[in-house]
Amino acid sequence: MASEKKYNPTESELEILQVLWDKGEATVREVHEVLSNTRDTGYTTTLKTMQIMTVKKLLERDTAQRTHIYSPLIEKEKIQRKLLDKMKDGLFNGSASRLVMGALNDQSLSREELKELRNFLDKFEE
Amino acid sequence: MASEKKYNPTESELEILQVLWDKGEATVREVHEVLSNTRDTGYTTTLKTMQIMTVKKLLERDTAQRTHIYSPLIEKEKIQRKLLDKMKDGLFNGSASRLVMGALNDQSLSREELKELRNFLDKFEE
DNA sequence: AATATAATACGAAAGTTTTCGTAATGCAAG
DNA sequence: CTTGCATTACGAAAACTTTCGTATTATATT
Repeated sequence: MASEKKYNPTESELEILQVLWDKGEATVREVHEVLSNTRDTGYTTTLKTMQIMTVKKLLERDTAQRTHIYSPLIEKEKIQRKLLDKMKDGLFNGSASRLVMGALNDQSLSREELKELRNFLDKFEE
Repeated sequence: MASEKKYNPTESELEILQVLWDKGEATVREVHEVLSNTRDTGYTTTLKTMQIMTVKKLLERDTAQRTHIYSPLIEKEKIQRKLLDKMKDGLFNGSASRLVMGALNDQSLSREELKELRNFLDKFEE
């Protein structure tokens, strides 16, 4: 039990990860381009954060070219799980079903989605 | 559109809120008692944080007695919604059904819970 | 009333995250 | 080759969060 990593990405790190999960890989400029739609920070800020993330092993980068290419080292699913777990324990009294129902309640699902979900649920009963 | 509040409780603030949501109201000592099961910080730390939260309008307090009594000013449901929303947008590509299915996947539900959930789902179809 | 006890108030230090200015470096035109 | 441009490197400031030492105040006990 040695290498269990404990890295909780911070808020801005998560934003960067989201772009990279989406694109698979990207340059700082590309990431920054996307981010600047919703936030208002300079290019070097994004750069610095991504460099720090590389040190933290959240990202890796290919420095073969002058313009470095970054990609995520941590899986989206892992973060999903971790955050869902935290929500379950902290906000839904540790009950998974309450978490799911909470999500159902808060988010409004289309008829389509409901059907999809129902099918999905069927797989759980065997 | 003036008074839309933007308060994201921090990590430790959330821990305190959880105790207060649970108890309804409590003194600093009571909150600190609970917190000290899982963390290892001094009484005055909890006190200070709760005082700050009061300024931020996350809590209110009754100072009638020497020992102040705190209660949450923000609803658990609101935070649930906000965090679920954030997860949906950031981690599930904005799809509510994927969020729900993700939760179903990650958390393991008992047969009981599944039945409960199915009933719950039925209410959404009319 | 004096003392001990328990609570709040205050302010600042320590820790973490976010931000960016400036310098250095490589590349591509001209 | 030299000038201009885009990129990375570096370091530190700014902003925010967490922590706690110490002072002050109120209450209860003797």
